[in-house]
Amino acid sequence: MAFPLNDRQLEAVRATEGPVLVIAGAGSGKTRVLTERIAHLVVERGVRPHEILAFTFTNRAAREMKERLEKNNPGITDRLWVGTFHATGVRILRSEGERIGIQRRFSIYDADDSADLVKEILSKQVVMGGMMGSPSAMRDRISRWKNDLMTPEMAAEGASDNIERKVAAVYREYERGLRRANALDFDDLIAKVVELFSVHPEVKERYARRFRYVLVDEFQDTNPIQMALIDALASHHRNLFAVGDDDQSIYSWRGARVDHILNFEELYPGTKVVRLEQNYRSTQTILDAANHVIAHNKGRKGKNLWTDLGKGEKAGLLVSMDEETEAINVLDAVKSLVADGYSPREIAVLYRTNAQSRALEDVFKLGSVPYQIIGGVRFYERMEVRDILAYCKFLANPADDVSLKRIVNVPPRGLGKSTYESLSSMARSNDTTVLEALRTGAHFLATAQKKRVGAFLELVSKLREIAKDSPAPRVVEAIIAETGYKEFLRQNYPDADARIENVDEVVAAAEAYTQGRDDASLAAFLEEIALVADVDSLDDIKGQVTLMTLHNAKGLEYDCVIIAGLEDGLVPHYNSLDTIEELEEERRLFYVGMTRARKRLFLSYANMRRRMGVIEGGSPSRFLAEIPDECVDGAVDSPRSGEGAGDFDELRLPFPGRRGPLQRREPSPTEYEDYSQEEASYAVGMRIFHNDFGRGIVRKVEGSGENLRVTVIFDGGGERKFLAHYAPMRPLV
DNA sequence: TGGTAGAGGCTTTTT
DNA sequence: GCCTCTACCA
Repeated sequence: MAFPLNDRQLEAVRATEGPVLVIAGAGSGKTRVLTERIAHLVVERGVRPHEILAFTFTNRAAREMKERLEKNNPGITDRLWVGTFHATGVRILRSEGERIGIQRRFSIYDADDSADLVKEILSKQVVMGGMMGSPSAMRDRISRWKNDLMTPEMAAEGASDNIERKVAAVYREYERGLRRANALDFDDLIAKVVELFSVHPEVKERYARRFRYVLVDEFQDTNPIQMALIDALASHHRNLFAVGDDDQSIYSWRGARVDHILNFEELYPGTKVVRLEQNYRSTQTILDAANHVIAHNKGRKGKNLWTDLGKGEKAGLLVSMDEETEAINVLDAVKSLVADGYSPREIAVLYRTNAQSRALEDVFKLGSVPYQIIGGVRFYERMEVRDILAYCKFLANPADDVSLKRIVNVPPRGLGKSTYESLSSMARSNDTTVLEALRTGAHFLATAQKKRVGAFLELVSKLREIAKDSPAPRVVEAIIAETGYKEFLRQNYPDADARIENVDEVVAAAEAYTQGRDDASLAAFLEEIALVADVDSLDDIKGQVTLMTLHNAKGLEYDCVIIAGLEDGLVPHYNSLDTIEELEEERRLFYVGMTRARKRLFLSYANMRRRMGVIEGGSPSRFLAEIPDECVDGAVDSPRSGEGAGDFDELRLPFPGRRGPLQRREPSPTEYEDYSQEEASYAVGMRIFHNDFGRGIVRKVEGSGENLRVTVIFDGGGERKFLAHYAPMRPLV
């Protein structure tokens, strides 16, 4: 990729002074422009790296940008600030936060921690007066307020009804809870910097003077609070360089405003606008398909991508009966691509919702193609991992009541709900932390409880002693050992093996983090993992097919892309059918998915799909009809008309006859055999892996064919008998 | 207090 | 379909 920059790209790189807005179409080389510009600033203009600040959307993007810079200019990134808004916020708050009352060792609450805090608040409310939604829905509402720079007071004032007013009241309590626990949630990592800058203008001025050049990637997905931060940091020199694509704005649900792009020139008078429309990624056919789809959106600046990479092949169409068949067809398509010579690492399978990954994985794990799934139940969201990390957070910050609540009786040590409740309400009325209540208030309790509280406090002080001067991995090990956590897992979970592996993985993560760092402390490790996203750990070194959501695919590219589940209700999603704005965002999401592909694109839908346990009929995504016929190899079934009472039944029945002529075939007999052979061959003594129960050893084999019964003794304890044909089980090699 | 079983809610997307 | 919460019993 050592092509010279084109004229437009050069223009963007060299326009160093004043505000610049780059409208960068998909695949138009925007990352290259960003890195070349930074290099240009340092090498040609003599700017010192620490005077440059660049915001990226993911840590992965930050890492890649640094790597590309280092390649041509070793050492350049040492003092450069490149990171996500959140990481940059933390960096500033660690050194300046105390000015606005944030202690240095604050905890960072992730979405689950925040929801736990909301839950805790709700449980203390006497009467909540009915339907206000789940704790996490409320947390989302609060988050949107925060991202719109709304305080609890403003939220209460602007509330449109009683329910909103009550949620606003919860918001107020939530903020108090965070402060009491010396914790910040994700949004605070940015919001508190904005607050700091407004309370202490001199601090803002210091940073604004320091950063002579501010660069922002994925500008279309910034929200008001991020915009406030950008604006503050660029306020002195006004050398703001924003790169984005209004057609790829897919985060409005997180408060992002495309207006930031559309109104940029008003916000920053004198802006130079550069448009990058030459695409260096995809074939003309893929671009034509994508261009036609996105052209249906009204609210856009409008652009037309072109390429000189040639026409390429038509997009493949996979039509399947249901989601299981779809998964088989997707795996089939992957296999044929591999047979054509594409590396698995150059193939991605994209879908709208994480829930769709299950059906795909069920098939992929029996297939012979290596794969990785990004997202879904994330590693750091697993129960056992969260337990261990809650111990860590609590040790690093004893005021952290949410974490304390999580661990106080895990593993069970006789400090159940009623004991905890009485201690926490004591803490509440005395306005102290729960730990303080444990220390001072235990004399109210019965003797047995007093003893148990004492034992817990002893455990805590022992662990804190260790945490004081040991590196993070040693602390994690001590937590696991001293609490007897693995034993607890073994006794309570049939899949203890997998869970123990996860727990060990936390130690490994701490170990990996510690390598080559000065600060190996628990607090530093916690900060690191609080900010990692799933895409950040995306592994493209091993040759694996990647499965992930369309959102996660933003900013990535692959030779081959398969988009699964292209049905109305999924793309566009049911919940986004109400307004034009929502519908257009769904279209952009589809557009983002299509434009990830360099050479081959497959579009897939199923006629039926299980949703929350119920089988539902679906029709092909309305967006498919927006793709010109000559771009697709095959014909999309026309969406079902709603007329006629009989339609209803048809939706629910697998009518083999109504599959169109270009329907993807069922797997051929040989392929299927190949597929089932793996599950058919079990022998006594063989090691197996079961989805729910983990590893085990085969003790007995009876019957044959579909009636093949396999008895397994699991490593995690327990013996079970399965019908091999149906059980989610496979032999381990 | 803790274990179990059944009910109910949930899934859009994430730093 | 799966996970979490709640109610009830040991």
